[in-house]
Amino acid sequence: MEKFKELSEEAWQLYLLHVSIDCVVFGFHDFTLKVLLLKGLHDDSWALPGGYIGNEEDIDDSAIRTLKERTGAENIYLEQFRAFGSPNRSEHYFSEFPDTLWHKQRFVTIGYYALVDYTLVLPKPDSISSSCEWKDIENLPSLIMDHKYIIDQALTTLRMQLSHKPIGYSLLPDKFTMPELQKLYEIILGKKLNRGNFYRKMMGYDILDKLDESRKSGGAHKSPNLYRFNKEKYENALSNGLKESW
Amino acid sequence: MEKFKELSEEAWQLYLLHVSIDCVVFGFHDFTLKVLLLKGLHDDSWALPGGYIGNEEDIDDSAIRTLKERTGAENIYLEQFRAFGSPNRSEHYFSEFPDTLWHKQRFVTIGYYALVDYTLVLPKPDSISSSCEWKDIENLPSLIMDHKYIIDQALTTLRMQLSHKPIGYSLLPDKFTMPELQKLYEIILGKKLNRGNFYRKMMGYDILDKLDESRKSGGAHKSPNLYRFNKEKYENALSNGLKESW
DNA sequence: ACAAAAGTGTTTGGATTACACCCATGA
DNA sequence: TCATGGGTGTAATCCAAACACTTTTGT
Repeated sequence: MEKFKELSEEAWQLYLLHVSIDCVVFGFHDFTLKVLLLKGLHDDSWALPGGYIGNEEDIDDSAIRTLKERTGAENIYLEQFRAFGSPNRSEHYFSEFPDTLWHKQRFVTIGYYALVDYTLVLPKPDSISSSCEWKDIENLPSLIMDHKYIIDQALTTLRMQLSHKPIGYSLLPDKFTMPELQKLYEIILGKKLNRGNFYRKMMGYDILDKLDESRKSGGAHKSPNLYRFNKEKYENALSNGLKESW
Repeated sequence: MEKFKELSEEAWQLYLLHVSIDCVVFGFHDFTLKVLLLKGLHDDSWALPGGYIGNEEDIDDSAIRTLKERTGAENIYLEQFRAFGSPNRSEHYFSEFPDTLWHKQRFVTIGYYALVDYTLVLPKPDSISSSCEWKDIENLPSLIMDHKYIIDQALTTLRMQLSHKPIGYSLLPDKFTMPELQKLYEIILGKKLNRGNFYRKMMGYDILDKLDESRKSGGAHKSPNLYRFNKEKYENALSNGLKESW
């Protein structure tokens, strides 16, 4: 409570009133899609990492800034996807706070989704949160305000843009295996894909470099080959879209 | 100038500071795609119809409100597509006005695009504009601030969503001809389409009702048949997407 | 030997592309 | 009769889906 009031003072000076940003940070690990969430200091609800916009700051830069603070990572793939502006988005949420509290004002929030390499991120809570963790998209905890809705919208956008944006490139580590790539596509699209066809299709796009290494996994199996996106080819291919007709 | 100051007074009371909306209103007429623009009282630059958000108003409702004021039409197809938040979007534009002027504050604007039946719209200027007119998308006049950029972004979004949103349905009058429909698609996609294939594809979707009328055009040609979208079928078809693979 | 990974083959069906042809019709 | 619109035919091609078979390889 005191923490909020303390931050409120300077927020009124530093930031644009009525505009906030929220980031849906996607990561891929252990064959599941994850979202970075913050847990409040006082309650058990979770929230999206977000922030406010400096008086002279570009909104994209504001998103980049929070991303960097929360993940430690730079050059994160970031895409604005939607503004959320219901007048009662935060209703009840700050009811026990004074009306002069910054956070209690009405905010139109601009939603960004970010795609990060899970292995390069070190989650860090912000000053009003007790922890910052990856949460499985299939098993989200209870979220504040309309944050669940914002995540759903981000996921829908992600699905629609899978063939038009460098999504695989941004979510996977530098080196990855074909089964990992396929699982990522299956999770985003929400359905199983045929292995052989997926392999052929991906190779047909000519956007992957096959490496001379393989990953020693623990199991009693053949160790899978490692691949890497060929950045130039990938981006060139995406500029035309990986498919589509008309 | 006085007009601005007069409006400014009440704006500070009625609206959310720092958030505005701008609408890119598309219409289709004479085989060309058009955008509804407003001309300022004092200069020769044109602007998108837009407005501010009431203290207790939903952002979508704010867009609906301006649309209705500018076009007289209701139930307009509306889609939010992007927020624009560069800190210097309006730089220089209000430089000769006092700093307390509402319009001179920094605004993050939320872009909407609207699709209207050209024949049902009666353009009406707002209180700070001298006129409100349809302008050909291929031949836009000089625009204020970043409004040209906003239109370009709206058009890009429109193109991407052609197969997923009821775009033809919203842009054409109730009754239309096959060549009109094809031209609309060609303009949005920016390329020629094969006539026979287009005809078959459209009819194959089973979303058009063929009418027993034809349009008497002036020329020495066969008068084209009229068609109408079958609303139920169209929306049902779009919910699955008119194509796509994966 | 077993299980996962890699790579390829094949068949089927559908959709797209690109033409081309014929008919209708209004001035 | 000419230009446009309406409607269909067709062959080439490409792609996706589904399935199956083989080989490789780490334990």
